[in-house]
Amino acid sequence: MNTKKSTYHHGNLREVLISSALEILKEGTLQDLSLRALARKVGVSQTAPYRHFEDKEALIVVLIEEGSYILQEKMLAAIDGIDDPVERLIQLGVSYYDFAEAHPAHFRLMFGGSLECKEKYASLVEIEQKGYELVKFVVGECMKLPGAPKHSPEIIRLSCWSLVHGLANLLLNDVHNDDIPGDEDKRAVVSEVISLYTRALFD
Amino acid sequence: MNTKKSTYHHGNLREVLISSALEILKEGTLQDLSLRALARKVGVSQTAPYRHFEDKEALIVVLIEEGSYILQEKMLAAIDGIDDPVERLIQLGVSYYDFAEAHPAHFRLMFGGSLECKEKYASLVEIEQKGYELVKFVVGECMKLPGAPKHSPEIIRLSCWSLVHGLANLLLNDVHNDDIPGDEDKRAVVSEVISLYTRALFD
DNA sequence: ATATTTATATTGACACTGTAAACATTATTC
DNA sequence: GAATAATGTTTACAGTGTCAATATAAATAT
Repeated sequence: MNTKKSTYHHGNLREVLISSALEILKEGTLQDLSLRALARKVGVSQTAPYRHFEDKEALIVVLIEEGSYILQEKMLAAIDGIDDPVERLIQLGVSYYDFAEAHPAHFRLMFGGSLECKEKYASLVEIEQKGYELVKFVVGECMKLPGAPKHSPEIIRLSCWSLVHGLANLLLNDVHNDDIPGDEDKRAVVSEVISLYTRALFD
Repeated sequence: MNTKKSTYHHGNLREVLISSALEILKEGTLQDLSLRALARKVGVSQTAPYRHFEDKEALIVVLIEEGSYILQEKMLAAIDGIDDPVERLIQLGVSYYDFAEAHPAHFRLMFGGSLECKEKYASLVEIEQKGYELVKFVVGECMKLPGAPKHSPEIIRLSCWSLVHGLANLLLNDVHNDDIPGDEDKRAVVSEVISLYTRALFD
């Protein structure tokens, strides 16, 4: 009776579940992610995931936290060493798109309304607010410039965010028309659009 | 044996299914829409919907078509009678947001990646392309102005679309932070942001 | 008007899902 | 080493999408 494999305890299940879930989400929607299929894929019984996540939503919350963290890292890295405020804002925007392109599954979870009510999760509210502090700082520095627009910082921040957020959504969800560039041109287009708008604002 | 209610045939099932599905989607995500619950709500057996829709996705496709049509009507109505090209572009953008606010369930279906691959459905591709013709015309007229930016029309169109699309997404999905206005202020903020950016571009 | 065809609805079934409860095994701690 | 906690499995239930077979009513042909 001891012929059972020596790994009754998986040892690493939580992490493997997270990364496997992500693999599934990379190639499909939330609808395609089932805890049971996930368990099967990982080679574990169908209720084993419940020792690590209270329910399916809890797993998604963790993925969103992970994504928020990665986004912040990317934004921080992108503006590191840039002194010109406007150029810094542009690169901040481009890094937002870069994140969405490099981590589409995370991005969709974070902003695709996967959660019914994100506000229920204090951890998410907190981490997203923290990320937005960066936007506040970078835009704030631009607002000190002589050519800055005569609008409230709130409005300007929302404008900048909307632009890059809209770009990311249009280029990553399956919206296709003549104006949506092919994959290899997307980043250049994003860069051009963000530069165009940002400089139009601050010059 | 003839005590059965006289409406074995519902008579109007297709339309009722569509509108009831919409009601469900208004207050939840796609995950909350089940054909069986829908059938129950309408008072019909669980497989009756299959006489009208090949499968669940087919129902969603119809809702997307419906949404695309409403959006186009709204955009057309919004620019009717406006002669100034820039003002016309601004109102076109605002109407896009107005649509998203008035029909959030439609909007999420249309742009929330509910479909895995929209391209499979020729009707969707066609209707969306037709709507975009309007954008082409309105932006095109602006590009004839002396102050127009020295970028390709494709880039300018994508810029405008991204801005309003991003605004709609941020204000309608549950993203909340200090800069997201309350419901009663949203439309004014949208209008201000779109005016700001559009005028920055063309003056 | 009756018979036949077609459209529409139902019942029953299957494989899948989320998840709760009871139980088993291993790791950790005293 | 024994008690406890952590992690895993089995079993079970209600809900889901959707297929096949069947029933009913409406439309059409005769």
